[in-house]
Amino acid sequence: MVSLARKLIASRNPSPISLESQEALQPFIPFSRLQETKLLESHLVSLLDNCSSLIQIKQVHAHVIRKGLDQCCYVLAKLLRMLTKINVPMNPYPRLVFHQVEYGNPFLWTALIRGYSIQGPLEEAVHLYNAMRREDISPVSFTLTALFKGCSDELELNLGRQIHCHGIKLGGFCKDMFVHNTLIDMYVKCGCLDCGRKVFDEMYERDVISWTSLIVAYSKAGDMAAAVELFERLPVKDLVAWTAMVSGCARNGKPREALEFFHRMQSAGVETDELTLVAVISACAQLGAAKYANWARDVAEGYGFGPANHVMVGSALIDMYSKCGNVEEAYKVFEKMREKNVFSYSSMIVGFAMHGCANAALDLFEEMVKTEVKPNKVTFIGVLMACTHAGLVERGRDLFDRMEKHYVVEPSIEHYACMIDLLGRAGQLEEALELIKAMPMEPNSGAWGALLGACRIHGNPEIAEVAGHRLFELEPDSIGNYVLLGNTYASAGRWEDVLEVRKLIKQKLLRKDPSRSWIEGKEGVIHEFYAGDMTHPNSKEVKEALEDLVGRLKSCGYEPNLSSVPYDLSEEHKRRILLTHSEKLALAYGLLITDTGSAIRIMKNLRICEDCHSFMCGASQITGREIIVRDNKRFHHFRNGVCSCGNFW
DNA sequence: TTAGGGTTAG
Repeated sequence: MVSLARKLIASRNPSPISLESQEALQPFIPFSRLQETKLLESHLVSLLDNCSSLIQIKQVHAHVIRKGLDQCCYVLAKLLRMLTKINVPMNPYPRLVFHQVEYGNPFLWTALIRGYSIQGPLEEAVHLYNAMRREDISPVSFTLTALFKGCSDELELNLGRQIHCHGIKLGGFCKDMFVHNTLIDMYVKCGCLDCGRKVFDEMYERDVISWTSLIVAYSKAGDMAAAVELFERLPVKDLVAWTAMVSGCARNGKPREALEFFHRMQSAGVETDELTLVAVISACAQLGAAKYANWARDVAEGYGFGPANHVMVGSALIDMYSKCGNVEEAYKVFEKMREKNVFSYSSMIVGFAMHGCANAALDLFEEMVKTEVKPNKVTFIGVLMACTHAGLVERGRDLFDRMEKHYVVEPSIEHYACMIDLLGRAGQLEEALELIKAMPMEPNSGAWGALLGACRIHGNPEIAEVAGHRLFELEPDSIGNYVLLGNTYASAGRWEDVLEVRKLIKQKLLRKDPSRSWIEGKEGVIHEFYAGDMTHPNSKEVKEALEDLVGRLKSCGYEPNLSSVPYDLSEEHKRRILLTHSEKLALAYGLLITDTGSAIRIMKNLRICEDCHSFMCGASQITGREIIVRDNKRFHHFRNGVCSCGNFW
């Protein structure tokens, strides 16, 4: 038997049967039987609700047929929704269920439309929607939300807009909040924030979901001012809205503001959940200070969200401890976690890589691939970074080759940048240049920047010129590239070219980010030092401590590395400049204020120079102290005269 | 029966 529904879909011409005639065809059911049927329907729906596999659903379906309810849209729509939920393809089984019904109601149609919207193809969902309208079956709000969701997943802005224009009036949804909230989300996800805002502004009535959708959209677009403005106007702020602000600030590099929102949230008596804590921990990770790290962990545990049972909090803690310089604590958290996902493994691998523990990172990767957890693109960035920091070129090459073949992770532009970094830092500059040329995508500033950085390390002004000029086109206002090229010329003694680069910087009115280092003092107070800066209240003691240290180092054979000063100056002048590098000042201060047994933790905004690097090595030996320096890329652990980076940085 | 907040890299 060819069902009516199938004929309707196939036909371009509307069927002559109207809704009234469908009603007329319903058999008469006595009242008590009706009650009995309703009870049975509810029972079947709750049975379906508890299904988690196709076999179970088919068993219930067989039961539905036995009970003579094979035409009951209420039950069958639920059945279709459950099939969608467990991701059963709409063709053939769910589709067959739909076609076997003679007179589908809007909920049954919508369940199928929703299935296609989620699974694709979206065209099929739209085709069904049109067929439904041709049959004069009015869409319900759920029909439109399903279609908008499909459009936002597929980024089909125009289609979404068409459905918006026709559908809203057609179904009388002008005041429907569900429909409008989904619509805001659709416009925002399709990249049209202004359209989302327009929908919001014109809404008949708004709830906290409408506001939060837009707040999140602004924060994801990097416009925190607009997000804050909306948030402050939001009349009743709930847990999700507050969390959106905490995570929005953290995402946009405003960790202090994130913590302020969290404190306000607590004062307002709003509950806290795992997602809020993840945002708080991520803010503390950016602050990089032990004081905040320990505070964040105490807060999480105080709310009952310890890492053992909460995989998201655990993963965020791993990342935080790594970024705060404490990779041992990060690993302790990792070990405590009962459930580990790709975030936990990747954060730990990246953490090891940042700290120069290449073998630990690679061993953990091997352990990970033996589990059910599949590595993703970030995992591979972590292992490639580990190889880079340890100079493991062949291992990196092998992983890069295998990532697509064995692990089905397509190498992205970032992975190519990692490989260029790996080859470049290991001194294989020609190979790195060849790889840039062979990339299947247009090389971006990350790729060229990695090459330029490597040229600076290995003193290759010829390749640096190629990379530098490409970077000047891609990022004309980024001062770092000019400085790197200038320094490469300087290390080769090409002072005229250095002047040319400086002229360019002047013409463009670019300002160099001053080199600065900071150290966490007692009770979490941050002390900051700039290169050549003697304004710290204890600068006299700092200077004395530094001179004392230099004297002791010199007697052990330390000689300043004058090529670390990219200026054409006298040797004596270069020596003096080197002695006031901010990390050396921070180290001297650290020796004064920290306990003898503890590690000295220094943070720095730029890459550590060769001279400071060997200075730290020597200082760690003669003072017997562990010195941990976080530069703009990674961590250096100096112990007994050796750095964890093995001089690859 | 549909809608809002999330962690890893750069």
